Amino acid sequence: MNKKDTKVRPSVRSLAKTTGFSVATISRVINRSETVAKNTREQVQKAMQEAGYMPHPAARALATKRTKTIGVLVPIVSQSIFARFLDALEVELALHGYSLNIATTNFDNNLESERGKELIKMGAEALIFSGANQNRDLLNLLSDTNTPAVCSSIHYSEYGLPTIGYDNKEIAFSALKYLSSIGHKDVAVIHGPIDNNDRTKLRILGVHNAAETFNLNIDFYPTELEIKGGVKAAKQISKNSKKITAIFCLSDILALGVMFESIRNGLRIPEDFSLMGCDNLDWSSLCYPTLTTIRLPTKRMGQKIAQSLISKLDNDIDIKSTLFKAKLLERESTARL
Amino acid sequence: MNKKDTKVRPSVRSLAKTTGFSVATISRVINRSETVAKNTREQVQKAMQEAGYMPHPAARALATKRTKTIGVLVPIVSQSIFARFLDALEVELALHGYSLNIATTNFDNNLESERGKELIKMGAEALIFSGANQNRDLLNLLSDTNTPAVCSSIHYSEYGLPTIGYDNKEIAFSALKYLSSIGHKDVAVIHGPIDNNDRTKLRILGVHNAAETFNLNIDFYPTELEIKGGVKAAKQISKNSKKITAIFCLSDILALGVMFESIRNGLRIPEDFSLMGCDNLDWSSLCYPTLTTIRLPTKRMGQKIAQSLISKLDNDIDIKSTLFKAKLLERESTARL
DNA sequence: TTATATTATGTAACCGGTTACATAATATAA
DNA sequence: TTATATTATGTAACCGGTTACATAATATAA
Repeated sequence: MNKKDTKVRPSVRSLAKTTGFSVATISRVINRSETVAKNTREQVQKAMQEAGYMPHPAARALATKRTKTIGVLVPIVSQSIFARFLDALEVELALHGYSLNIATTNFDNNLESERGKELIKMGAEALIFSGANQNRDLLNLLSDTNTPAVCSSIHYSEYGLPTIGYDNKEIAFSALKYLSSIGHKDVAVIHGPIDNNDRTKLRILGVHNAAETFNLNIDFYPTELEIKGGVKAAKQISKNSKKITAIFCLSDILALGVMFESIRNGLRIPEDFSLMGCDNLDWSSLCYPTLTTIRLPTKRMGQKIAQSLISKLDNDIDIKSTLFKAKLLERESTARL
Repeated sequence: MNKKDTKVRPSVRSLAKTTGFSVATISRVINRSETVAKNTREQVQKAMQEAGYMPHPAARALATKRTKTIGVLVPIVSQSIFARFLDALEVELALHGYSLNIATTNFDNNLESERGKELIKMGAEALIFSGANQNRDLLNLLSDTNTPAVCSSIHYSEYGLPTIGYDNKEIAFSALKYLSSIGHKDVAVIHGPIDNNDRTKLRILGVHNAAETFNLNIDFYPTELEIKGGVKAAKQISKNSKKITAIFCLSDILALGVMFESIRNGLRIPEDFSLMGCDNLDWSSLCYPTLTTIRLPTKRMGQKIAQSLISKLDNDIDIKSTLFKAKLLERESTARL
């Protein structure tokens, strides 16, 4: 239907005919087999060059049972934290001759199942998830089809799939520990939706733990995981009469909303309240005031995930769950009370 | 190497054996052919269900010469404007059963060629570019392999490939026309690298045109296309003694940098200078002051590109270049002089 | 010089789908 | 009732690679 075959696409057989060698020899040249005479190799390469030969990917995939494609499922591409992750993945996979198939799930578990299934149907040899709460049927599909998978941005020692990421509970805990250490007791915590988002759930758990340990008063402000959500939450906080000395946003983008809203209202950070985020997005060291936040090694995580999956696929080396350490970056937006 | 075949993967032949029908009938059921008896269809579907059958993508691709995969080349994923575009593409393609293969080019033409070639090698049936200045060899490859392609974010009536995007020259022109109309004569223009970026080049051309038409004094500040670049440029501008009443950033992210730097230095926008961006990123209606900018219909463009390519691949309908209108959004960051 | 090892190459089956063409069974028309 | 059209299904070739196994040619050892 689509490709008008004015020229017939060159194949191993047509090359065999023009060079006088067999298809096996052509294939050996393609795959850089050692056992081809130099002279033969050169003739074949010349013929391939002239014909503009390109191995047919589907034929090769069918014969070798390899597609060299890895699927990744993210809630949405256009949110810095995921985009940054995708960039890291793509670069690392490309380095090893793998290509990246992306599907978005819009933070919806059922959609994750559906799109994950499609990725496998399209030939993905392995899958990368955001978080670790896959539907049962998706997990079954993975084991039925023997498809390796990794959960990113999260870390469990026990989970059906390997997890390569951070300790989200600890991250939130450490943030509040820090705020407590500089004298804050009354903290507003702004966070995105909890549904289908185990990372947020864990961070909130960390908040609860810290509240207990350090004797803090926490008010939770759930909102959309967007800058707009941060703005809205900031409005609500200022409407509430309850006194608060610090705001901790479970994601930097929420903090950006808080910043914008505060500047608009003439509030000063950290004079009027301390503000802290999590993620260390690229603007967070550039805004005014620079944002105290927690750096997540997204790039290294992406590289590690790509490498693990490639080792698994190419050399059947089992994937080890890995915990990456996050780092608190103290900047201008927080101050001792 | 990778998949342990403890269970053999079910195939049309194994299903043929278990159901007693022929492979042709199995295939007809898979492809929802009309000419299968209801009873037969049900038996086969039941068998497929039980076996957990999934058509082998490579085998199917080899037989039909369709991979249902489209490749897209963007400079970088983690920059809002590209990420937004990818989201739109992905959603639209998924709707039609296509999947999206992403490769990044880091604003490098040669890398674009290389990665584009790889995408085709991996089976992409069509390619989507950012901008319209592909290397000769890539264009040759496209025509040799009869691969449809579209250039995005740009519009030319004459170009080897169809272009679906905006009139970047007009966009910049209209921005300065607006600034001129509210009394500004001395304008700093901040922009990212010109190399390999025809969209930026065109915008700068629009700036020149406007300067001439409206008799403006323009100072150009080239910088990195990042928030940091905006910060740096803002520093340079303030260091320069030359008076300026407005700053026009060719991309919103540069304007964000300018904003941060201005707030830091106690400058007020638009009292001290007017600030204008281009892109209408999601924070630009939320920041303080809200940013006057130009809205690019990235989402609609992405949808249109996806649809055009699908029509081409599925029904051989030629792709028409399309011009999308941008819209100037007047907000708080600009004021009459 | 003859037997054996090594190197280079070829033959043909296979991967798992799709589909043109053939054919049997049934429905409809004459 | 017989001829023809329609419906349902099957056979086998094909898509374009890879690779186990066979074999011919040459190098090395005895």
